[in-house]
This record gives sequence, C-alpha cells and structure tokens, in this order.
Amino acid sequence: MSIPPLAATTTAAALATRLRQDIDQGRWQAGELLRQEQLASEFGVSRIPVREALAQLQSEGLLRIEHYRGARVSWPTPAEIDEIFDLRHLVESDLIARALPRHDERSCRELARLQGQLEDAQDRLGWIGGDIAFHEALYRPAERPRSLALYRQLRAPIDRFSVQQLGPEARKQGWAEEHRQLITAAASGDVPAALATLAAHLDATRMVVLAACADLGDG
Amino acid sequence: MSIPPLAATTTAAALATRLRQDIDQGRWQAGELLRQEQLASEFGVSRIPVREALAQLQSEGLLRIEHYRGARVSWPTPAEIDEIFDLRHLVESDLIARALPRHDERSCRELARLQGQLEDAQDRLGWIGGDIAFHEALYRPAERPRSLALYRQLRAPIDRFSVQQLGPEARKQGWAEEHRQLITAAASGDVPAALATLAAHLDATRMVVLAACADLGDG
DNA sequence: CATCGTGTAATTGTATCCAATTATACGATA
DNA sequence: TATCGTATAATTGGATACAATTACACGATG
Repeated sequence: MSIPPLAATTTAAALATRLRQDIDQGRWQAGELLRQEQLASEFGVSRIPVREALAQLQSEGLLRIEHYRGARVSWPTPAEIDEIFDLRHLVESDLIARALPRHDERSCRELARLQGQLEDAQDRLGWIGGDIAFHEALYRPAERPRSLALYRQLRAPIDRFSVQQLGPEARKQGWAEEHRQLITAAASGDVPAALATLAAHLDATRMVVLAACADLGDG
Repeated sequence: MSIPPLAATTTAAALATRLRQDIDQGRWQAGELLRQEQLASEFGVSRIPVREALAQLQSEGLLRIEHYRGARVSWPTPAEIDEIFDLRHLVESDLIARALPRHDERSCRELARLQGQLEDAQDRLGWIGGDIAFHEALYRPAERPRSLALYRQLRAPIDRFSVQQLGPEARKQGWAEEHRQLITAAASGDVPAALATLAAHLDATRMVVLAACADLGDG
C-alpha cells in the first residue's frame, strides 16, 4: 500500500494531468484550439495555471502553442509515428537488456501482479495506465532514470491512438501473451528472448497505432 | 543567408534563451536558488514571463522547481552523465547512419563551412553553438525531426560543463580532426567510418565532461 | 460577384495585486 | 547552551486587470 503523496502539488500540474487525459480521450480534434478562458472557467481557476499547464503539455509534445493564436493539439504524422517507434525500439531494448539481469523473484511477482491488474482494467484509460505501469516495472531495475523518462516521453504523444482506437478487447490476447513472455524472460534472465518479444510487441503496437492514426485522421 | 525570424517571439521565450546561456556560463552554483523577483527586475519585466521561462527550463531538465521554495539549477551526477552519453550514442548513431547516404556535395560544403566558422569562434558560447550547429547539419539529412530534437534535449543539461571547462583550445586538435573525419565520411558515404569516429568523438567528450563535472563539483 | 480595407470583438501576453507557504530571527525553556 | 515555539519577513502560487495582437464581420470598390 502506497502512502498518499501529501497532496503537495500545484494546480497547474493537476490541470496538466487532467488535460493530458482529455487529449488521450480525444476531446479535441486535430488542429482544434484550446481556449484558455474556457478551460479556466471550466476548472474554476484563472488563466495563469491554465497557461502553465498548456506550456507543460507543449514541452511534452502533446500540443503546440502559436503566438497570440492559441494552443492546438499536435497530430503526429505516420512518419513521426514510425520515428517514435524506432526510437522506442532503441531505448527500450537498451533498458530491457540492462534490467533483465537485475530482476529477482520479488520484481517478477510484481510484474505478474501488474499484469493481472492490467487484464482486469475496466476502462481504456485504466488499461493504458496499466500498460505503462507494467513496462516501467519491467525497465525500472535497469536504474536508468533518464532513459525511463525518455520512454515515458516517447509514449505520450501516441498513447491517445491506443486509448481511442483499442477497446480492452482488441488484440488483448496477443498483447497479454507477449507480456507473459516478457515476465518469463525476466524470471530466467533470457535477454535475447526478451529483446525478440519486445521487438514483436513494439511492431504489433506500431501497426495498431498507425491504423488508428489513419482512422482518426479520416473521421 | 537566413531570413531573420520576424522577431515574433514571446518575452518568456527570450528570457528562457538568456537564462539558458547564464546557466551554461555557470552563473549559479549547484543548488542555488533563482529568485523570480530578482530576475524580473534585472530584465525589466514582471514575474509572470519569468515563471514561464523557469517552467520551460525545468521541462528541459536544466533546473528543478520546488513548490513554494524556488528553482535551483540541476546538477547531473556522473551516473546521469554516463547515461546521457549512452543515449546520445544510441540516437546519434542512428541519425548519422540514416543521414550519411543522403549527404551530397552541397551539404558537405555546408559542413565544411560550419567547421571553419566553428574553428574561428572567439568565445566559449560561440564555440558550443558552432558545435551544435555542425552536428545538426550532419544529422539533418536523415529527416528525423523527433530524433534531432532528442539530440538537442540530451545535450542541453551537459553542455554547461563543456562551456565552463573547455576553452577554445582544450582538445581542439583532436576534436577538429574528428569533425573533419566526419565530413570525409559524409562525402564518401562511409557509414562504418562515421560510426567509429562518432563513437570516439562521444567517448572523448564524455571524459572531458565527467572531468569538468568533478572539478566544478569540488570548487 | 470577388477582393480589399476598416472597425469591432475575441483572445492571448503581461503587469499588478493578493493569498498561501516557507524561511528566518528571536525569545522562552529545559 | 541547545532546542523548541512563535512572530515576522521573504518568496512563491494564483487572481484580477490591462495592453498587444489576431480573427471576424461588414461595407466599399473594382
């Protein structure tokens, strides 16, 4: 059981978290403008923390702020999505190779627990959050904080496609199977197997995300 | 000749650029606090754009903002520096391998021009800026905007050590020689040679930065 | 009818002001 | 004397108010 985080956070950060979810859930279309005043009144705050939240999301690559015009959600092109998955392949392969030798029985139990929790997730946001948690637990023993942050940063702009396109059912079998193979590889320290599974996992996800991107671009 | 950017920028962005330089030049010590009011009066603006600039620099990893306490410049540990250079190796190797086949006579002339400009640089900031420009021109033909942005992001938190430690003389020979080898490899499309030179270039820089980190940590 | 000014409304960027929190000085107490 | 508690100052976070810029409606003109 985790200790509650003493609530010492800023409203701008809370807003950023909320807006991140809204973007993932497709609240705004491709180039639609996010109005500061509207968001401020919606959440009962002034525009100052709204602006700081928008700046934060811009630094995460989720939207782009144009001078005196407004903030519009960014829409990765298929080429950018490809590039992001190539980068994820580079970074996550490095992470998993470093993490695997350092996994132990306890960390593998944790992985299994997270996977169970993931398969029980009810809504799409919980499901994507569970997937993130699983992979972070998989990579954490590498003790590479910068790479882990980079992993998060690379996922951020494309998770919306998974959230919006995939229900908890789509590709659930293949994806759960790959996760279980990763747990097995972690338990036995089989780096080549983990690398192969990870590559397959990423390639499959890439195809789904590209398809979702095309669909949402049309609609 | 590049067209001047129509000056359409915000004061927060201008402040961020200036503060970035100040951090690179060692204006603040390891955990020293940046005072908003002081910066605001120094630049003749209110605290609002100062805060936005600080938030921007935090997102770049140059400083960390603590709630109701203030912003202090972040100080990478040797382990973090190692990790950053490992990531640079991954990303820049990928970039150079993709860029090399797409270099032509014109782009190589541009590389040579930038290298000449770099060797003429007078102050340390101009020198580091020239190094950044050279590597960006080297990687740009890859047409991988995300990777290029990542390259910038990885350099940002460690360039200060190069700026503060290295004069234009330190390791100038070896470093200029490596740059010329990279130009030759680009002209001939010799990917293995470029990868080897890049690896050596990065490793040499890593050593210098780690030494500078240790020195500045002591003083 | 299309196109170009012009003026007004809407929106963002910044300054000023207030509230919330933290740091510091100073005295009480063991 | 060292430590704790309290009052005050210093600082940040946020709200309100104003200035700068852009978007839009509307009419004039070819």
